[in-house]
Amino acid sequence: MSRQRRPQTLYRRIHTDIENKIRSGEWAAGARIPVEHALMAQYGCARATVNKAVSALAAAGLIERHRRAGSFVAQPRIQSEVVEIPDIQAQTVRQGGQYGFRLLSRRMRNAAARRPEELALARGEPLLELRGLHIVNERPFALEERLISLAVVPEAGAADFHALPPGSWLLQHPILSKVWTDAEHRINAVNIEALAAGLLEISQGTACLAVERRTWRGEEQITYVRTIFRGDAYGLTARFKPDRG
Amino acid sequence: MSRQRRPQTLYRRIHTDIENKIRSGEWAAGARIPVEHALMAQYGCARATVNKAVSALAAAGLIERHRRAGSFVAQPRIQSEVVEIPDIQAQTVRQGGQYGFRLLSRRMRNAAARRPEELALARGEPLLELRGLHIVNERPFALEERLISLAVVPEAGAADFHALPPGSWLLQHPILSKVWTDAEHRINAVNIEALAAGLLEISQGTACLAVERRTWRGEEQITYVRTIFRGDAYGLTARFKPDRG
DNA sequence: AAGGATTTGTACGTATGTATT
DNA sequence: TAATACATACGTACAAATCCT
Repeated sequence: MSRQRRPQTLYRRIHTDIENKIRSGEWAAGARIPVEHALMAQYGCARATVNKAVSALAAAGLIERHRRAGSFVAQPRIQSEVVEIPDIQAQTVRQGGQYGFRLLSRRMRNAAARRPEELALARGEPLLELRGLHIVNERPFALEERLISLAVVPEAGAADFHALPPGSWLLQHPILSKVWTDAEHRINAVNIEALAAGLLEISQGTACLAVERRTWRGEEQITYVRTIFRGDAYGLTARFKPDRG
Repeated sequence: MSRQRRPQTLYRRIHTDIENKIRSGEWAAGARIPVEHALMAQYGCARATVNKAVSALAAAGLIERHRRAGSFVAQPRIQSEVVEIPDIQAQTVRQGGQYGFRLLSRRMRNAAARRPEELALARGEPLLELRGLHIVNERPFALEERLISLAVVPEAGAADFHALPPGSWLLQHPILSKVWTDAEHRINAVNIEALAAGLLEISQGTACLAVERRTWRGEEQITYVRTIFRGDAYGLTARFKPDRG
């Protein structure tokens, strides 16, 4: 054999060789990738090995494969990005900061018909409404409003949210951390109103990030959360590599 | 054989069976997944088939695999989300809207040492600075400031950005759409200042989403873009399913 | 500390099915 | 219809990592 050293596994080498050709632009979008038999010959390996490498690229969205037609470099799509929206408590503690949560209010009531986000959550059924303040290094950091459907998560009615913020409680709950099947985030900029400004100790009208999160289990909505981050102290960041599909 | 109809392929059936057990909570985080030989026996198939299904789950981050130790359900991580940050022009046209771009200014200059985002882009080397307005349905929609390193992308010096917004130009350029290897987004809320407010036709101080984007090719930074979206007209949305890893 | 057992990782070669041209 | 190229699956083999004795 001619190979003295194998820097990685064979299928991974094929994978990265092709990926590099695509990312460098040598193989442009729409270009045809050599057929599996050609790659077999080129690398002197079995077809299963080639197939594993190329199928992985297809699963990652870098190429498209069609029977009989062949494999082609996919069109790039810049739109899809990964944004980290961290758990505030975990993030703070990891960075050596002090974290606190102050429960501002907690009440049970029925969903109001005139507010669409509540109606979707529970058509007239009981809701748990929570409001609280995330505190980082003894300064207010974010304001959270949460609605939990008691029809779906009756256990929440008995939980003590003074010690643990509801987000962490939901995450740590052995069953509940897995009940959701779909989620949606909406990110907006808002001028903060007087009341919330007072709680966050910033001046009225300051631009803040509002992150809304909804979760579902199947067709049933479980929670609605709206978190308003102090605009001067928080931004979302994402680092990523080009994706295709 | 007992199977009359095969709803999908075998490895996909194994894949979804396991995924359902995890997502339903029947197999909690940390739980051990049956070893491959057990799954072989259970499904009456070869190890390669089991391996393909379980390896795909590992690649997707739902489970972790370790030689000799076994395969385990991964801890859920809520932090990682997918946010669509669409190309404004493509998005607008797809929805049947009218799109326009107005170039406000364009000049070449050297990077200023006192502005860190410029210095990282080109240490004293020439930059192309562009400012422009995205217009949707004849109303201003977003304000864009862009810096392009002419050392990395000399072709940009000759391009006509009156017809095509620079973002689309970069995307459509056959070579340039593939040169970047890394990118970063930063999303903040800002109170818009007077000058920009006038261009966007909103009142000064309105909360707007500011999306900063940096792209690199290896160690070299290629572009820095800051887009300020009219706060009342734009929000980011993401829909996703639980992820693990 | 050494060695055997277990479990996943990679790869081979073969076979057959399926979608598309 | 026939040929092509990918899709799935089988059974085998050996390697690598790790756990247990």
